[in-house]
Amino acid sequence: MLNFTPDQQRAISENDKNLRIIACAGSGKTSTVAAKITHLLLGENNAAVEPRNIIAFTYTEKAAAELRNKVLKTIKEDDRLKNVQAIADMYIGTIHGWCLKALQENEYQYQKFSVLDDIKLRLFVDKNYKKIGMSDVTKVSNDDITMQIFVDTKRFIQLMNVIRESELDGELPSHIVLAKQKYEGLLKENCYFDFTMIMTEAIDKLQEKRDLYNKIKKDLKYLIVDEYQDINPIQGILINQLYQVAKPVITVVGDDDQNIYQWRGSNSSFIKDFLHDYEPAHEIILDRNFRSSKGVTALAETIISRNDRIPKSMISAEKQTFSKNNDVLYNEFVSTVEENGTIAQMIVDLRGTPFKSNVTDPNEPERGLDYSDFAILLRTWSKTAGIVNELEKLDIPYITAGVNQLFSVNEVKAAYGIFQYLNKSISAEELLQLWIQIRNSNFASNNLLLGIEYLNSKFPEKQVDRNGKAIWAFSLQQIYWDFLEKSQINEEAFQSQHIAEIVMYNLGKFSQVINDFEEIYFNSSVPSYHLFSFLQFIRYAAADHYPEGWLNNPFRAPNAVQIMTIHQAKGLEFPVVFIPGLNKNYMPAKKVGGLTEWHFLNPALIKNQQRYIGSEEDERRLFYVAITRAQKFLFISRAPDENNQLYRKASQFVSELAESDAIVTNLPPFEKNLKIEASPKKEAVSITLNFSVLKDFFECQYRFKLVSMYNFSYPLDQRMGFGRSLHNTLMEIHKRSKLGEELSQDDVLDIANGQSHFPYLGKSTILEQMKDLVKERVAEYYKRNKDSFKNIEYVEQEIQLNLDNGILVTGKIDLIRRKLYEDKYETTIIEFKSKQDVQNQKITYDQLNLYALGHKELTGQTADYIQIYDLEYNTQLPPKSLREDNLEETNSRIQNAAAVIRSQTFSRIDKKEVCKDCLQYHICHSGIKYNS
DNA sequence: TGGGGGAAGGTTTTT
DNA sequence: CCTTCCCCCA
Repeated sequence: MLNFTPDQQRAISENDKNLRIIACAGSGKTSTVAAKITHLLLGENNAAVEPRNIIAFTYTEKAAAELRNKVLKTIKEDDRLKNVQAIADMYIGTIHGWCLKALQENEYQYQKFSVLDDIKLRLFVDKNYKKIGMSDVTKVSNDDITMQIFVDTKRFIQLMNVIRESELDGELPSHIVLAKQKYEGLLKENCYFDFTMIMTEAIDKLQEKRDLYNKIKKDLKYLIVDEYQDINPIQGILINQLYQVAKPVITVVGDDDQNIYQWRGSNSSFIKDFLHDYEPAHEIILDRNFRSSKGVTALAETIISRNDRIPKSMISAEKQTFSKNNDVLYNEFVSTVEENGTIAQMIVDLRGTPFKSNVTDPNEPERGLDYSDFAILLRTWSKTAGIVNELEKLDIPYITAGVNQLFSVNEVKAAYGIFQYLNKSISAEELLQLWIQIRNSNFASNNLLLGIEYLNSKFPEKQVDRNGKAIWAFSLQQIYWDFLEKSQINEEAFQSQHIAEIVMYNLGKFSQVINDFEEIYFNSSVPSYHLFSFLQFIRYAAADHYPEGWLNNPFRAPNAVQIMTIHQAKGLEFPVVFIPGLNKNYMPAKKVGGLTEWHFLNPALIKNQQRYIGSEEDERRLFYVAITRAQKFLFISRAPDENNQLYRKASQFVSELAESDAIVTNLPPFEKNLKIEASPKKEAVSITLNFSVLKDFFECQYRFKLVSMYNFSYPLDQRMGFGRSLHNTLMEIHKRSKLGEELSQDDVLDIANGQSHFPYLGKSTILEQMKDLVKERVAEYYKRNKDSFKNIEYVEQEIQLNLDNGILVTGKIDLIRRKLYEDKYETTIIEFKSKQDVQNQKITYDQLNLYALGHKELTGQTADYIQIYDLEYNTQLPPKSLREDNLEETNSRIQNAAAVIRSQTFSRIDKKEVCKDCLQYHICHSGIKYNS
């Protein structure tokens, strides 16, 4: 959107006072915020604003990527911004992401922490049921009843979240306080964060007024918070603290009508109170909707006006025409089969209808609507099966992102079978059959038999000595990889490339399932128990947790009808939207029964506890969000559900709809519609690559595919952590030296001690040996190099390369030194190499050339040398001088890489010298050839 | 028309 | 384990 309305222009250019922007659905919010950021970088109002002065928070990573891309695109295109440097210092991302980065960059002890996601946290809690305090929590109604392992794990985690993310109203009972202490203590002891702790630690560190505090105070001048209506109390505190520390100009953007995340305690009172909390502040309301026709906006207004809200009205900018009796319709059917069948037929009939996203733009060409222009929005996933049935009858392609069905596909059942076989719950013949029945495969039985023969040597009872003690690390991941290799299961073994990819994606996803489990349960017990716990994990936790693998392809947007929940659709728009199933108990959803965290925690102790429960207004907002996704066609419908007594009556929203004259009960006369050739919206998926992934690509395109698309996880190894420990130690030494600290030999050893972390070593006797090895290497490094520390210019510097066509390359440079030689400065980019970590493959000069490009973006200068420092022998390899044409060549190689990734055509290298070092050889045709 | 009792049914998801 | 529906009875 090149032309901004006067209101949008004010929102962009007014940066002298705190500002609340109320942005209606479809009001061009992201474009406006992006323009605001580039406007700041232009420095028109005040003296130069540097990227590091800006923090912009978004609610999700996806929203962050979208905003970042828009900003970077403008920077690329606007000549006045040509000289902006160090873009990577500007933060655009989630609050959690910022807190983690801020902690790790400024408070050295967090460098070795990692974040546990949902499933790993559950594993960790169950594994430590007693130690983590779960057994201390008792029911409010009866303190003899405690939380049960496995059964109450989710509730326990929810309870921990609630008490740490909300505002308390009174004292928590002592058993909960105790559990909280144990919980946080054990996580920290193991160098783990959960999502809440990232924020609470950042808040604590800000209060300590040390490094992080000083950094914020110095740098932060503009704070932008998107989706401010979804903020919860802990996030509110964090934002307020940043504000108190640095007194930045704060801009919040949001729409109280779109607060739909109440179960996290998010609360639109923050946006409502903003003008008072952040005085003096002014306000701009963006009420023009550039997305939808006036029929859609009128209907949405009718619905939402029943809510208690910030007064405003949304006005359609009429970028779509509205044809009453045709575009916005409500229909009732006698059965859900008929309802869903009609939806499928409507998709067929409407496909090819001419469409423009802006009818007033004479330059925009018309295109025919295609599958990806249709969205079916759901309140709950329970409706999916019926819809999918009808779509399949008419051969309509669709995607359902969010249905976790990984374990229902045959290839994953077969992969699971490997471990059932090891557990002796299925026979060899059954396992063989599981693999043979995989769609489209040409797996040779004799190869599979080789795989099974290999498994015969891996029965867990064979992996222990006479005393029942494990004789070697029993790695399920290793067994999995080896089985795939011996059985020659790889892409070449399929008749169709398309199916091969889907199957390999799913097998890759299963590899991640193993990885999630083994990261927490690595070597924790005897092999048979390890296997048993894994099978338990799959049955009780993993089975409905993982989506099918191919849905995760980040580089492709398929042309298919989108079936998704309303929550997922937030922020999106579609020419055609269906909202089926408008029944009582579905929308508004019925209150859910069952045991909750509130049976273990008195609701009166939590301020605004009602937010976690939700209300009729919350459901109405959800309906509002669903309606406002539509650009032109909106079809709402219902039918009594013959199979479910809860969904037989109409939703109360049906009668609310009827108050608007935009909506009509009618089936549209589609057959009269003019049709043109269907053609999906052309939007190049933006691609973010990091430097190490690119290096893979340069060595072998197919390896990139195996690593970055299929995501097979490499087997864990006890010694993992050595490279990272060493790396983190050097980082702290370099950073502190750069700040002018004189470190003694003892300090250096202390640092090494503090930064050493071997997550898979447990209480093994090797631990001390490994730590000593880190110390030894570091001491030697320090002795040999401390004189050059005065020349350090950047340590662990983050860089970003913003190439054309939405390609973003990110990375971190270990060390940059700058030294005066006679009258000229010489800059050297240094990367450290340590052989110990299995996953770290060799560093190449390709990679360093990439760093040189990043360095040029950072400083505007071309570095003089690139150099590799070998920590194994504590020697620097001879520096290589850098020429401008190295950079140009690297640049064009990245462009080429992006083109290949977009077209998804990866060629396999078939060369012994590359393949023999490849860690992915188990699942690669050439790899197997050269390695077995 | 009100309520007792039994049977059925059972969110949303990001970090 | 709790909510909602539905039927039956007063």
